[in-house]
Amino acid sequence: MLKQERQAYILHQVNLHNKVLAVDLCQHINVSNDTIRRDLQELAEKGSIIKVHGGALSNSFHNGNFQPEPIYSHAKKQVIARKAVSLIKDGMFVLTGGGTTISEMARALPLDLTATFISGSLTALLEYAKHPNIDVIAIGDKVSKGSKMSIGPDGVMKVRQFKSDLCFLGINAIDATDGISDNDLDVVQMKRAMIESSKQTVCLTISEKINSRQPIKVCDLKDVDILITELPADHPLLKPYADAGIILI
Amino acid sequence: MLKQERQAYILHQVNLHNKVLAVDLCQHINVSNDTIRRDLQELAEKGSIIKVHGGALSNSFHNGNFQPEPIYSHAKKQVIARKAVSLIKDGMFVLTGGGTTISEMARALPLDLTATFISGSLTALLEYAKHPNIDVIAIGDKVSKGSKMSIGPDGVMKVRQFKSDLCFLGINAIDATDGISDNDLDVVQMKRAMIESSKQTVCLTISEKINSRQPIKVCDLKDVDILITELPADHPLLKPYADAGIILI
DNA sequence: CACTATTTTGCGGGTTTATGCACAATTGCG
DNA sequence: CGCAATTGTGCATAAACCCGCAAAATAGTG
Repeated sequence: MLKQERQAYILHQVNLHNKVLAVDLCQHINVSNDTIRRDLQELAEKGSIIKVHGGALSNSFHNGNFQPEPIYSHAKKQVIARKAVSLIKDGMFVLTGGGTTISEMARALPLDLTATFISGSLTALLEYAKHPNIDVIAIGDKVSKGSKMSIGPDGVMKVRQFKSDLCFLGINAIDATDGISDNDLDVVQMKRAMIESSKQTVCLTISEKINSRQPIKVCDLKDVDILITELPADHPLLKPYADAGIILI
Repeated sequence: MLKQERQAYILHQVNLHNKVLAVDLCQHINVSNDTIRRDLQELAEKGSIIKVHGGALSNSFHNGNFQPEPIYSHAKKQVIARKAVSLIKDGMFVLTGGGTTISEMARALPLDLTATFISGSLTALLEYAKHPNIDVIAIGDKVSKGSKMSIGPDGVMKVRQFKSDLCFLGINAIDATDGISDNDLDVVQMKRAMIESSKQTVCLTISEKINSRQPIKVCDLKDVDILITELPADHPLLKPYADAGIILI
């Protein structure tokens, strides 16, 4: 990995999360502590970031124009994202839906990961496209205004052409008896196609959506292999899903 | 292998992967390290790439990806965008490429316009999706890191399925004798398909790209119906293009 | 075709850069 | 205060860079 590339990534991370820990970075980028420290130093000298003990802070507060992207439950979604990326190995084909949780996962992908990501979500695709080493495949069709995703028969057909290793879906509602449900028919059809085209299905959701229902059913619990929330796997709220045979992370 | 050929290949690689390592290149092309380094140096002097220790980076990588720098020549592009939207009428099917100029056009669309926009550019699609009344169709395929567009045979095939009224292309180089040219083979193929699938082709560019050339030819001047720059239509710089039968706006 | 001029390429040096490691000094938190 | 984490410094090493030069390829010319 080139030095400039690395520093650009660091800058990106800092501006994204407002702060960054040196240890996190050197684990993520897979270089020595010293290198990271030197990078932070250089960036700080150029005024791009503000270096502090143990890491660095964004300077965008002082520069003027900054608006913290108000992602709902951002911290929780970062926890979920970190758990999710641990499932992805080099060389995998990964189908994903959209939503803020998926975007968060995209940002948390280790820089040296080499895999192929397939999605119809414009926002997710843009995040994937920023990653230096992964291949990105866009699913095309009519774009839904609300979800910013390609949805329709053409996209569904395209999804079916792939047989991916993993499928990550941000879900809106999960219930022990009714399974996964959602409120947009077109999105649901896309999700169903993705589930069918993958060896394993991973559902991501913040815990407040646990035990809730939406009008349209996506799939049964038995179709879900792994469920990731921000809670520890042994949390009592999740017990019914463990009993249903789902792996909790 | 010819020097020119080699440099075109390098440029392609850089734009495709956003970066390139000198070692990789000299192994792949089978020339000495020094030759590659000299090539990179020349390309860097021309401003086509950014040279760094160990290889080179795409300049779009630097400009567009991590640091959301202000759009280059933003004011000019807004002028161009205003002119461009005046061509679009209710009910039209419009094919567009990507780039900052196209995104600017997307933002300039009147709110009551009802039309259908088709594109492979993720950033352009996102802008279109914000509009309340237009239909948006995404072209899917492998996503190019540099241009953030879907490019490849699948996308080209999809484009050919449409017969649109207008095609808007942001262009990188136009010359009175050599026509339109660009530096990324895959993007060029996509642009060609779009031109063929449209009744009228509209090229958008800031005036500083007038009378410049890039390695790969997109099309002849005769394939262009309308050329939009920020200059008035009767500006002397544009005269050769008016003489070639192009409508200037 | 022979001959020259120019460009391009590869190679051998000495120099610079990038990175990791060791170790001591410093920081900051409980 | 004690202790672990973080930092600064010096050093080693491998890789990448610069420079000049000569061989090879290319182009031009009478």
